[in-house]
Amino acid sequence: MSAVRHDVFQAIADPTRRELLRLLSREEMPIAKIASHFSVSRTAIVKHLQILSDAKLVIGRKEGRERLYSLQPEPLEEVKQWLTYYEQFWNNKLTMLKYIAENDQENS
Amino acid sequence: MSAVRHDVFQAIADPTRRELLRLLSREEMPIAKIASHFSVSRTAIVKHLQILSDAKLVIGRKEGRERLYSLQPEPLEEVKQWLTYYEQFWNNKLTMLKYIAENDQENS
DNA sequence: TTAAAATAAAACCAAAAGGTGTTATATTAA
DNA sequence: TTAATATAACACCTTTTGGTTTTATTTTAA
Repeated sequence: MSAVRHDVFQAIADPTRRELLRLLSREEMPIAKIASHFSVSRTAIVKHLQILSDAKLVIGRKEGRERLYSLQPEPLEEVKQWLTYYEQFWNNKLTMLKYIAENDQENS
Repeated sequence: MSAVRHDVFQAIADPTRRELLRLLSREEMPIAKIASHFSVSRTAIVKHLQILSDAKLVIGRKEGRERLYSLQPEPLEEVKQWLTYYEQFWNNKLTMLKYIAENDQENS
């Protein structure tokens, strides 16, 4: 399940994984505590954590017999950047840009 | 493949589908022309278009014997909104907000 | 030093994803 | 009115995904 180099878009595609990110954004947590928030098995949660970890969205550190996971939000910037291209299409920003461009031409 | 109500996060998870969105953002196109930009089969492209259509990210209209697809970017706003929650965690914006909040308290 | 706690590792499974090729069906240009 | 074009509809296949249960292994508290 995890020799595939998971990317951030795929990582956030699953609703359970998005919930995991939310949960871990609030505090660092051991696996048992994390799993207690979900209805699926602990093993399933571990697999989701591995996928998120592959995508560098969470990081786990071992402390005693526990493994504590926490959020690493940086890779989400890739998604944000990807979105910026499309922002011009909603809210008529494209129209605005065209307007500006046209006015520039008229003034030169 | 498409009685599953695809959501936008899942729709944008696949790189081919992200390429499709880019392509259709530039101009409305019939399936044949769309497929000519990709190495996978035309049938595969049609399936991707159906998934994107399920997520309301593209819309197809029939004109004669062609079906023309174009981008509908609005559902991407859901992704953008989802991201706003996490923006506070990179660039230390959380720290900034805390700072502001603390200062407000001191001044009251 | 041993039982309990916490995780890790393994084996397995059904369904979905992503792909293929083939066969209709509708539309248009000769 | 028929051949070519464009898509739609099927049937099929392999790999990945998301899940399960069972069996180690490691760590700690008694």
